[in-house]
Amino acid sequence: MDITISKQLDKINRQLMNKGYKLTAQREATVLVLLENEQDHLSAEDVFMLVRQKFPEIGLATVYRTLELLAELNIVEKMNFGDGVARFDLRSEEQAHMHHHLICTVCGKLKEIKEDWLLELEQRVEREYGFKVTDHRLDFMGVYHACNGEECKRECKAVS
Amino acid sequence: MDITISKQLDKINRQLMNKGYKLTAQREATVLVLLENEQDHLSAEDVFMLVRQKFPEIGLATVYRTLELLAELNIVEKMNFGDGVARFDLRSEEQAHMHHHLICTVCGKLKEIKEDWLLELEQRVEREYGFKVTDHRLDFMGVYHACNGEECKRECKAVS
DNA sequence: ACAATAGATTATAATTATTATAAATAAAAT
DNA sequence: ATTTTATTTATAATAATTATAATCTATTGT
Repeated sequence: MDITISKQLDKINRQLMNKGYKLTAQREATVLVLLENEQDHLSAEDVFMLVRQKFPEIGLATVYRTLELLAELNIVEKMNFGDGVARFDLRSEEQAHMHHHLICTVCGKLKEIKEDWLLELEQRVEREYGFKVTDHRLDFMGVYHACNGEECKRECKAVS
Repeated sequence: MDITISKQLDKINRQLMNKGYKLTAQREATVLVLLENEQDHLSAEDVFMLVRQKFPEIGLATVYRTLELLAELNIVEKMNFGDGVARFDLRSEEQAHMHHHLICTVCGKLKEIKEDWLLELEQRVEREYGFKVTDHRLDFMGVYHACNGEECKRECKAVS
């Protein structure tokens, strides 16, 4: 197994232990799928299908419960792009909530911007509204200049 | 009926007509509910309940279809705060997509910021990523300094 | 080692939000 | 007045998610 993946797995294991949960075989398989697909934003169903390849007897509800658990512990981020399914993505090292999305309304492509552009605005929110920001979400809908709508897999149903 | 509401209704009527749709009694009742609750972010079910008070024989599917239609015509904005239900909000005059949300994770309160803070960032996205932004979404999760978790209606299930 | 307990999982059923279908209505066009 | 078209209603279907009960696993105390 990839050394960096095994390291990350270890860390997640410790995070679970700390909160009194164990890394069961099913949970490990699920986390592995997430680690191996860090770039994607998988739905619960997606995760289930992938996990089954390495753990065929796993149940769908277990995957749901595991994802929910990981979301609670802030290990994964649960997102919703308006197409009716929740999507899950590992919150990578330290940069807890520092990424934004570009969603192409023509081809449906989804890109992550792995920076935090909102620090200033968060200070402004705190100053002007007395609201302490702990997390945020920033998505841009639009079109790539170079979008060739050809490679459009699925109709992009996402709404703001 | 409130004069400004009737004006807005008129405008929406024209928008529908322009696209070849008619403002049926059911649609009018639905739009009225949205106008009268501009500050809220109602779910389809919420809208249905309110519409029934003035139009008891309306069907749920009609409300769904009407909301979908209004969303397509960009008259309402369809949103998703991660609690499993879509929410709808009138896009007020001209300021098409110029509002952001503060979501209190303690009391669940949801406030709108009716300004557009993202023009600069949108230019940056276009410059750096070749992506022409047509719409966006910006939500902040956090806590009000003055939050008295008491008036918390429903557990805030919203996730980023 | 062995029984008791608690935690986790499976299989399945239930729930919830939403969408599709077919029949009925209403409005508009000929 | 009759045909066409759009819309709505009532109902069924679907899809995502959550709850339930039974089973299994691991751990703890004896």
